[in-house]
Amino acid sequence: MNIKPTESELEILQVLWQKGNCTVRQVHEELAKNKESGYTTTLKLMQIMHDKALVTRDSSAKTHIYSAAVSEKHTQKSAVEKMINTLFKGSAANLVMQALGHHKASKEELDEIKAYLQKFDKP
Amino acid sequence: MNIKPTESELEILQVLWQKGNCTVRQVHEELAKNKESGYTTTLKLMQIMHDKALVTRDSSAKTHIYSAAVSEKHTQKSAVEKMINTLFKGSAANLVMQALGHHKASKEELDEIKAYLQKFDKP
DNA sequence: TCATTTGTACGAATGTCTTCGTACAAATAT
DNA sequence: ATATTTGTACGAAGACATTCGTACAAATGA
Repeated sequence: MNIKPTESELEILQVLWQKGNCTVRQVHEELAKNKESGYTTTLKLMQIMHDKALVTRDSSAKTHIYSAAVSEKHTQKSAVEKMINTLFKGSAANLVMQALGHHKASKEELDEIKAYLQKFDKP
Repeated sequence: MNIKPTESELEILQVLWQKGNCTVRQVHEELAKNKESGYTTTLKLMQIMHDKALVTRDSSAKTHIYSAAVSEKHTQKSAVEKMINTLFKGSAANLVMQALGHHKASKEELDEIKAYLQKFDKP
């Protein structure tokens, strides 16, 4: 029950998460901003995602309306978990420090994180 | 110049990072603890990794000695960077909070992170 | 010496991802 | 009404990734 989206599927999910319900055309236009590819490619991918139950669709009208069937949070969680296990020896702290150390987090981001950490202090 | 290791390649790199120089046999034995697969499968993978320059090898003796050609840090960095961009809208803070919030980081881990954050305070 | 073990190389089968062409139905425009 | 546009479905090609069988060389052992 936990299908990992591929690279391309992730790009499509991004769009669906951001915009909500979409036609294939809308998703395709959005993707086209960043990369070249044919309309039928996007269509095919979304059909496959439907087979895999990564998206749902309303096919009552001629033009189908798609939406994400997996939540962004859930997908992030799975991906992070997997990465912690496969690349950071199971330590979330390792991942966090790698993320902070090399990604040049901004002052605001750091403050945000500190505030977040406070919550763990007083249980 | 930035080849992304596949899933299986990552498993092999793990072993090489942990143990340093290894024969195919050693790597295979290690992998065999966690999953079934033939010796020649591991061999083939490591040969492919050599073609891709993910590992180097000393083939002066009959039994070749392999070592990782990409560092663990560097590989982690690439993976984290990619994940931040594809799943967290470019925000390291988002990733960090996801990692802390759901992975049940221990008290020690949290302290470690706080200490780490201190370093950013006084530039 | 000759059989067995241990190693590398390589080809091929299989599966998955990505891409696109083509077919055809429905809606729209002329 | 008929030609064009807009949509879905589907097949198939090309690129990798993964797996293993087989061939053959070198070392080891009986």
